Amino acid sequence: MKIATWNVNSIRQREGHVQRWLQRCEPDVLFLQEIKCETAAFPAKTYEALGYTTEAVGQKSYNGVAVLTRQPFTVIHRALPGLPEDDAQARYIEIETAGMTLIGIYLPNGNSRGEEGFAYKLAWMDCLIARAKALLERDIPLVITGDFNVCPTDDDFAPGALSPDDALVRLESRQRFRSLIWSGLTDAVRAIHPHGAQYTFWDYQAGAWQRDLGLRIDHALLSPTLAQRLFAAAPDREERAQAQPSDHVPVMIELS
DNA sequence: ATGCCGGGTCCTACCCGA
Repeated sequence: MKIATWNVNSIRQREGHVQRWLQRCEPDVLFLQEIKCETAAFPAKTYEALGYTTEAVGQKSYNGVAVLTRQPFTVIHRALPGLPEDDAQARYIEIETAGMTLIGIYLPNGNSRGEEGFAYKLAWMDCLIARAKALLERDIPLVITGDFNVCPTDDDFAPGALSPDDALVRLESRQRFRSLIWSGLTDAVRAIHPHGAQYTFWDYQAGAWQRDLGLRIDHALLSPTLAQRLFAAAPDREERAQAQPSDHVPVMIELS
């Protein structure tokens, strides 16, 4: 079973990239972030032609998430439970398939709009922690994957790539990421590759890719029984070298 | 040293990302 996540930075700009990656890597499930289009504009037919069923949670201009799967699935939530009813940001999708709950997230960056923007990030993370705990208590196999916008440790960004007060590395962001881990979830990439750089993002600016000034901010977290089935997990760096790439690369995990 | 790139949209100067 292959489950992947990819922040594509506009699906309209990356429709063909995703199509080719599906054909090359053949994931069973792919979560997308930053589709940057309304739900009706998601190019579902392109991926249906490859045998995938899709569900998009879109929004004009910003954010937007989607999921593509080869097996039938049930949509459980199109927004993170616990957020205010009037929160219209498209950042969460939760499905059930093959006896598992799978969640795709685009977690707020937290660097915009000053402390108010950072507070929104933290409130969003608090809701995610509560949702994870509720699902873990039910003992259902669970995957939470996507763009977390958190570098969990200092091994997760190139020296000099971020300032110490960046929202991706601030204590409050990391404390909440650790809460997810302490609630019983396993960081899949670090389970397979405990040390060293496993970057998933390189800025378009200042030659960040050529200089390997990357960040590890796209993650997959697994409940205990799924962690026991984990045998591979890694970012796919090849995609960053393609023409007109996203600034993020796919991260894929494989379960026996 | 955040706005160097690259998306988006009120179509074009400005907002946003990490």
